[in-house]
Amino acid sequence: MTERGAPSLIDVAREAGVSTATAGRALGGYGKVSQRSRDRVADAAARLGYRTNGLARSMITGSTQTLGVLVSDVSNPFFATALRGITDVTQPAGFEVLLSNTGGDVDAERRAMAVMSEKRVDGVIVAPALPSEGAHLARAIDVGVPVVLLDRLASGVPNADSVTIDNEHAVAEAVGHLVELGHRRIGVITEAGGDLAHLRKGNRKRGLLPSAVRLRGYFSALADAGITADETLVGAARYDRESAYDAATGLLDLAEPPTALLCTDNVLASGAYRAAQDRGLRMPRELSLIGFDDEPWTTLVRPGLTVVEQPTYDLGVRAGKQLLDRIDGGPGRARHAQLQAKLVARDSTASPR
Amino acid sequence: MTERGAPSLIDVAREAGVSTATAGRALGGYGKVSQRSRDRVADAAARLGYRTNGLARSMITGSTQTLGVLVSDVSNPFFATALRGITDVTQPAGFEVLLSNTGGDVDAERRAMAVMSEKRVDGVIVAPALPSEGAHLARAIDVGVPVVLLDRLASGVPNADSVTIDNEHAVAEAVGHLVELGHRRIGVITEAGGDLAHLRKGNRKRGLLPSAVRLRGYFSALADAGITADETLVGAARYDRESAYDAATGLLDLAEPPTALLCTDNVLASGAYRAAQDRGLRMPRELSLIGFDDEPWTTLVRPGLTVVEQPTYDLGVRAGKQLLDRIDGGPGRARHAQLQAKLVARDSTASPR
DNA sequence: CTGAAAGCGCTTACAG
DNA sequence: CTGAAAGCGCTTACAG
Repeated sequence: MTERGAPSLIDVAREAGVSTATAGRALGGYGKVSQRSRDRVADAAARLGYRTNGLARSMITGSTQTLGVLVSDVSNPFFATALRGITDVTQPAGFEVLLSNTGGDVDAERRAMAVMSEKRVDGVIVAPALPSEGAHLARAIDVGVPVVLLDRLASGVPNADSVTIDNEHAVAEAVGHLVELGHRRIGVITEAGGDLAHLRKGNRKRGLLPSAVRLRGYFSALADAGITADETLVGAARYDRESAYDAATGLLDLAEPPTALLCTDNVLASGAYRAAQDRGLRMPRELSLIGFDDEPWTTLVRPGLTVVEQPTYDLGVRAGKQLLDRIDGGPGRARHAQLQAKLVARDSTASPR
Repeated sequence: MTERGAPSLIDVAREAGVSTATAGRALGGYGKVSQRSRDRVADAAARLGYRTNGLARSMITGSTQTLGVLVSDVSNPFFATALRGITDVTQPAGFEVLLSNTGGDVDAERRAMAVMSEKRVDGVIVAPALPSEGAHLARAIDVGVPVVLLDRLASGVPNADSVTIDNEHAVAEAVGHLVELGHRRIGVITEAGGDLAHLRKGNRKRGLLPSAVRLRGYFSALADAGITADETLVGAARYDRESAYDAATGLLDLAEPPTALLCTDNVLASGAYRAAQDRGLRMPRELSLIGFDDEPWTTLVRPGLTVVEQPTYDLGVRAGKQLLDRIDGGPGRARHAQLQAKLVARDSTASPR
């Protein structure tokens, strides 16, 4: 804004010699207008350099043609790619995206939701920072703002649609691949180390971060293969490369080190990969390694990294579509879509020697 | 929206037993209100679940507290990182970001600008798709929407601020590094091959894409080193890995191949790196390679890639700050900031054997 | 097809 | 400090 006296519809109407109602109809493409009026109004608008005030329009129509997207970090390739999927499907439908970076902080997420709500977005796609905290999301739905959960579920939000990856299955495939190759001592590098105790008892799928779901999947996949899980082989790391490096090193230092390592995320994978290299371990002969997500570097390193490829872009596309559907379909039974990840075997995995 | 009868300020005022003016002042934090009124209004608002209608507020105040950001591709790590820089500095200042993906298409960019303008954003940060087309940006500035150019300039937009990288200097450093090591036949992989003829004559810095500026920088750096440029060593590629792979292969197939290769972008660098690997060339002994941008993979591959590191995150931060300054400073002489890139020498460069 | 009038939900002088 | 009234710039019944 800040523009000093931008021409309004009243100005255009006066210039065209019609009523504001007619001018509005001609410019907005609604209602009936004669060709003659339409032309005169169009001319007048062009002459004056008229731009519709979307604020005023939205206030009346009840639609802003804007969607909120809340993620923890846009610069993370995962979210950046999903975001691209979202905009690719919503922009052609006439929606713009209002982006908010929560930094993984629930309070920031709460504030962002409030802002989105005040700005009257038509719907929101959110990757909840903390699956256990869903009250603010439920509230949004209550006041009529459709919510689609992306990548992870949240508890206490029964009416939110969701689009997630079948992480349990994804990890099962990865572990299955290693078992088939003959591995029995399979380690895991995870950022859900803190949920370990929690996982042992509960079986709540709702309200778990992907990392925790993957860790649980790791245990059940081992069980399915008849392998007794050894918690010594769980390398807990924070979400950064250095920490993963240390966790991997720790496992490799074991008296009986694992012959294979599963990383539940690509940031962790890069740390583990580096740790293996620095130790002079030859992959896959001396160590098999599996990562998550098919990023460029995984094909550039030697050996190329075997990965579980998530359909990240598609995740965004599906979430966008689901939100659009919900926006014009109105409230109703929540829909939950689960996309399948795919194992891409490359040269970092082989039979143990 | 869509919410059926959300409570308005009138409802809150009635519930609190005050006028809408007082209710508005209490909730909006402007004007004078007695503590007593403030409390009653706050209670009433909480009871009713009142949410301010930002649309109505913005219409009056003339500010939406929203910034537009237009880039060609959010999923590109470069833009994703810059975007994070933008939100990190503008969100704390109370601004939200309206994101638009132009796909590098000027028409899409024009449409996006129009939408941003109708939505009355307080300002716009844009990485112009085509530096030669700036009319729509100039128009936005004319109607009072501050514009900050990101990463590249555009012609015909004299009043836009800009934050860019000093690409000329960045390339000069890279070439200088190679020359110092003793290289004389230095090839370049570029996506600005089409601008070659254009570059030979003109010297317009304005309105050139970074890739073209870098290519020009390559030529002038060679000249500075007293090396006669050999256009045979210019490998033109499209903006994808495969094309860069082919371009690099073409140069390496030359009767007199280059001993060093400069890639003006990291996507191109990954293609060239792969090409060198596939040819069995040992880096840096048989070929020196330099990339752009310091992405994770550059330290994961062996040898680690020597790169020109752009301050991408900072680019976003600076652009965000500049826009905020402009928004509360009002129009004035355009400011142009140029950030310096830095050469990070790793193991992919050495003296030619 | 057209227009006069009401109204969306706020904030802002203005007067008290 | 408080309130009645005007007004931001549109769209929407309603009547013609």
